[in-house]
Amino acid sequence: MDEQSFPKSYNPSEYEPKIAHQWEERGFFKPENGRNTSGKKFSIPMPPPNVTGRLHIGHALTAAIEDILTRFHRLRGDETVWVPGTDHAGIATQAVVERMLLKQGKRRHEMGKEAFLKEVWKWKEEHGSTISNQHRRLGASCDWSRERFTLDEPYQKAVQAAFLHLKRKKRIFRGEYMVNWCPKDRTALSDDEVEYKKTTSKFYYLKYGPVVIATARPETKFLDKTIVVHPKDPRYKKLIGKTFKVPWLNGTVNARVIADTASSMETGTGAMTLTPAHSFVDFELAQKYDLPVVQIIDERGLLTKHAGEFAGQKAHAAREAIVEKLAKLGLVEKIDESYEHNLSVCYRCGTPIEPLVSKQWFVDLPALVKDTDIIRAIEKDEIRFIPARFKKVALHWLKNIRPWCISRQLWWGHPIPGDKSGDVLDTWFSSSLWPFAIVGWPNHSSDYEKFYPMSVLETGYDILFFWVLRMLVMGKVLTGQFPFNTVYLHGLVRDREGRKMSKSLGNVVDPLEVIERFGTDALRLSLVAGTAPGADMRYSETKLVGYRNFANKIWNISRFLHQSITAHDLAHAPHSSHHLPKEFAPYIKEYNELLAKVTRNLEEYRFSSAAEQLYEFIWHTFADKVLEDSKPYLKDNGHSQATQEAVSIFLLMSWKELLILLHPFMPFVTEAVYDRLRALFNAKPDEFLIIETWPTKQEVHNHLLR
RNA sequence: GGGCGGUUAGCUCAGCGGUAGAGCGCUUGAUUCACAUUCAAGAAGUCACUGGUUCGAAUCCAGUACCGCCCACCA
Repeated sequence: MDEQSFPKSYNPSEYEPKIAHQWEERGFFKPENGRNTSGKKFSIPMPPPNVTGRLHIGHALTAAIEDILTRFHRLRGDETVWVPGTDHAGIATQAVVERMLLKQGKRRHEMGKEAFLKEVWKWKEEHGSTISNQHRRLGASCDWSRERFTLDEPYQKAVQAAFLHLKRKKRIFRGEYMVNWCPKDRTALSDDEVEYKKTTSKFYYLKYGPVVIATARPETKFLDKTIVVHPKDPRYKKLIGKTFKVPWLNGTVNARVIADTASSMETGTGAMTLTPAHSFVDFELAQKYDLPVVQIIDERGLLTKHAGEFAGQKAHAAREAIVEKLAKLGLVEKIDESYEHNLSVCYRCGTPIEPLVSKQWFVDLPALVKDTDIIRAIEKDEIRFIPARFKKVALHWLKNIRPWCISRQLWWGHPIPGDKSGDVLDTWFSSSLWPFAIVGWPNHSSDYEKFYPMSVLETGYDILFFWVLRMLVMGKVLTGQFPFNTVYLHGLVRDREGRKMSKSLGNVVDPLEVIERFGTDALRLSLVAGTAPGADMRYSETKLVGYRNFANKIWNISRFLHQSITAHDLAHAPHSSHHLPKEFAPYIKEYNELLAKVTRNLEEYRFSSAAEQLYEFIWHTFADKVLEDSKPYLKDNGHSQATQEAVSIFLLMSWKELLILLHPFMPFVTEAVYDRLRALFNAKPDEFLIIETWPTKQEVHNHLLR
């Protein structure tokens, strides 16, 4: 046998890069070059990864699903485009570059903004192509000629236009409010960028004049002078409205007792003092009662002059010293050592959040939610979520939304139009414009006219709030249309023990290493098969081995056909069809059922079912039964040439169709064997599987059935 | 505190109203003839628990128990 031209086993890395290159070079990913026979369009935006990052296994899952959709629609003759790109990722990128520079002994603030940004751009130019090339390796058939970056020039214009439009409509405003502040990144954050970490800490019960108050943060309490109790609390009723001289941290303060239902009778001692500048609830009450808001902790997390002898110290670090002073003053009643609460931390760096009052820009999301009527649209399923349970999650977020703080005290990002502070916009503000900005908005370009709104938005459920819902709102308000009406949310890929992958745990899997060992197709199938939409999955090498073997099976089925069948012309099929032995008839029926099932499952986003059905049929029906049954006819043992020919043609036609069906899932091995069987398939040099035609009902086999 | 998901064969998971499924593992056997990254045959589960609806329930409803996630909350 010709071992050299058709080796016994499939070695993915020998073919994959070459095939990926050919596809792209020939322009198969561009909608302009498609068959475009169906009269339909299919467009999908790629969730832009951080420009300076590396792909992780989650990106591989995203790419796999989106590529399956893209290839499926392309094969069906839809005018198909998958638009790729990268995100400048403000905080993350700035932090990476800052760390890199620090190793060289350079500090951002010493360098100055201009020099620093130059370094970031340099870094971006050096690393920006990594992501794209990794996507190519994953077989992503996105249109690279349309690749976008959230800080490229047209995108900047889109961001400016969006900002100005919303500002004109009074849906963006500026004001001094309590915001979440990360003292390490030294920037404001939105509510969604705060995470909660279950923590056990000390809970201090402090004597404050006529009451005892409980707090976890005594270091914020220097200027407290308002006691709040519940109006119906019998313990404190008689105190309401009275004033007291209270011995406190920096001498005696005049404290007043007010009543408000915001104070709960059950929590702590039922009495609390207000710290207007460093607590969301207290700030609101301070506004309600027109109380002064004085900053105790500054933007660097240091105590201000109001802390007296503690001024200049790190607030958190000074806590024990402050408590010691309180104790000396005889003001500490008791300390509960096992107080469990949720500490709010920065989602990027894990630093405890410091709530403080700051002048920032906000998007009036509550108003936009009303303007766009998005709640009704989701309730009526005009926007559909897969899986459906995310509908409820989305509605809950939209119904409880607060204004979105969009200004960031960073250097790397979109400048805020007309703002002289030098602040930039939240990365998520720019990415909320993604599905229309990447097709040319605010211009009504041909891509915008043709591909907007997009067909579907696919991403991980972890950025439903950050990205998906904000895109929906922004799209509707800026373009008049929701940017997509189907949202497919996939789950997280965890490690083999079910833990979340993270750098600190050291359990991050590099998809490129997996590809080296098992091949891209095996990786893709292992992420898609045996999973449920929106459900987390575990990284499994067992699965990878299994699907690597499957790719080898595909290879060897092709190898068998290559060896067993000589030149037959598919065009002659109809003439020999009635010679096909009857025993193959059930397989044709089964195949037709498979075709219907796979097509429907892909239409309905059931990738796992489609993949498993193909796996099952190709391996255990086509290879194990059909090929085995065909062997006697292919050998020279008394069957007529017409019969042999009919069997051969049946096998070839079946195989070609199965390759097309499998192609969205395993693009490389299918294209590789298609190439190997070019002569048998009577395919011209410029014909590739990627642009073949998705089989329709029984087209190939009906004339073989009599 | 509110919401959601999971609990199915030794392991990892599909299925979600009609006689329990897959992959891996395990047992037995085969093999110069496409593939040992193979083939054939097989063992293996009161589908977490309790009640209910139904002719019929892993599948629907109510509840319980564990595991996990999201949201709210640093009084």
